[in-house]
Amino acid sequence: MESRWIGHKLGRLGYRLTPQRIMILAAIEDSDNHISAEEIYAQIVLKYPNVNISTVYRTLELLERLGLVTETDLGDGRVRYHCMGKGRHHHLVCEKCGDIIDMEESILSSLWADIQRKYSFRVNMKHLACFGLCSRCQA
Amino acid sequence: MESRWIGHKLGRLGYRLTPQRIMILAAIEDSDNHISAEEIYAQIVLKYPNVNISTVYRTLELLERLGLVTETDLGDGRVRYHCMGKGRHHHLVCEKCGDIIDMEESILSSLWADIQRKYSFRVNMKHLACFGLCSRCQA
DNA sequence: GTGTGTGCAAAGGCTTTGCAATTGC
DNA sequence: GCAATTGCAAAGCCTTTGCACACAC
Repeated sequence: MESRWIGHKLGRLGYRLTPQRIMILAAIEDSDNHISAEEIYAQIVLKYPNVNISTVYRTLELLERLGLVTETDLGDGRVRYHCMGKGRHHHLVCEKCGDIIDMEESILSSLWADIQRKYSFRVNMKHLACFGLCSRCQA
Repeated sequence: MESRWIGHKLGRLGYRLTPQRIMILAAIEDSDNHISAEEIYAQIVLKYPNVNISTVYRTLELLERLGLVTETDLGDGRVRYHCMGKGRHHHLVCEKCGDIIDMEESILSSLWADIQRKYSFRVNMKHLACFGLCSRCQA
């Protein structure tokens, strides 16, 4: 399991594997790859009513700093997270129905190359969300 | 002047041209094309200490709804605005030195076409910010 | 004159922080 | 045992809202 993997990584780096952290990791992995701090919290409180949301935020900050998880802005006013283990992928967000479609990293590579060529800028996007209309909503 | 133009547009649509709105429009246009609500506010208070930041937010919401201004997230925790009048353009944001480089719309068109082809999704991005390293910081 | 737009003050969401108590290693 | 983590409570930041007054048309 992924959580085992991240858990080991945390341990190897000298961070403690507390129950809270384990549950937070599990929540991120079980999610659809884009989960907010409050959603993680809501999920954990059910089983462990003592957790505090500040612990969730602190853990997310740690995981982000370690590169195990990345931040995402899907257009609502909150940050969302997904774990790096599953490989990079990006999102198409339908502005009408709210549907979220996964998009492969590969489709972006020629854009990154164009930008490097034209602006000498090396893009390093951990996550990209493109807004627009999904096929159904283009009617 | 652009402000004249947006002003007329507001008037034609039946919205009032108050001094506050005029100053807010001017601030957006005089800016480097990415300005936050608080920056607009700070700029206006100097000349007109009575404005309230809620007016700034309300005006920005109106302008956005009318499509005269677009919202942007440049990665800090606040929304930024720029006027549509000057044509769409996008940004490259250097994660190291914070430099912001303008990027033309045209460079993106082949990506939008690829996405349409592969996912039947019609991208409609008013603004895109790509994070990475500028030429100087790639050392 | 009339109803749109404003200032003010207060609340609202999400996130961060200080501190004492806890707990993994 | 000791430092890394946590819970709690409070604050902080950006943004929104309710309401009575003001002013653009």
